[in-house]
Amino acid sequence: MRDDDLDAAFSALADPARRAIIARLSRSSATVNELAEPFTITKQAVSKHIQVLEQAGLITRTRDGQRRPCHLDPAALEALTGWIDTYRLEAERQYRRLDGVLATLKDQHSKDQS
Amino acid sequence: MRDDDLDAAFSALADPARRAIIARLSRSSATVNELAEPFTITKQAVSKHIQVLEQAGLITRTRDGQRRPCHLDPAALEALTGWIDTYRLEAERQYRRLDGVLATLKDQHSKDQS
DNA sequence: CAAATAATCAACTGATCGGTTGATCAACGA
DNA sequence: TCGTTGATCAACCGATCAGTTGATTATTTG
Repeated sequence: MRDDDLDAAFSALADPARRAIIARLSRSSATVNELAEPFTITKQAVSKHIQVLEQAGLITRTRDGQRRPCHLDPAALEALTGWIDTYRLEAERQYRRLDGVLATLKDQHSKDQS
Repeated sequence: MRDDDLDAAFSALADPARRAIIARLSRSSATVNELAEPFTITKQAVSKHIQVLEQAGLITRTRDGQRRPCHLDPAALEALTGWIDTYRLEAERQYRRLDGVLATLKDQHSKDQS
């Protein structure tokens, strides 16, 4: 995944309205009007949010007459968790290693005292 | 996890410099100067990035004389993957359900034809 | 064809963001 | 004690962003 893609994806998620749209779409696909319904902001604003999500690759859109249903893309979400997990796991590995070193030092200390 | 926390965390990750800092810290803790070294931007700019990451709860800072080492917090990263996975898994469930419906319809069709 | 509906485009505003320069603070070391 | 170093604060600039209003493009339906 390129840097620009990660920029787009994470900044797309950095907005409560867009996360709410993600949450809604996880249950089923929906149109702009359906997605806009629970919000107080204008339909145009929601349309912009949807374009941001689409540009980020988090959702896809199809054609159904004059409607443009939105669909959540689980694979895109998985790519993000993949990126995060890379560094989370590495950090956890490092902490375990450090714990090991500390335990060894403590052990040495006990021996020195005995 | 509150909405504001998710805002802060995801927008913190929506910047390549901050992601590079995350990547660096996953290998070991480091000071501002160490983190700034590979960048062309000023140390002040890096300091701001670090404050953003700290505010978002993704990293913590300790005191070591005049140094302020940064440490990556794996738990914060896990909270983010947790949020994402909630909706990814729900979406995948929905798609499987839909596949089931389509398979049933196709099956009905075959029966009708026989 | 005309009215209505789904969605977008265009232009504008206020706020936030990433970055800079210059000054300041606090801890260290000769 | 004084110069140096690690780090931050403050003020500013240009760009981007979320939201608005108003007009426009397609598609459906009477």
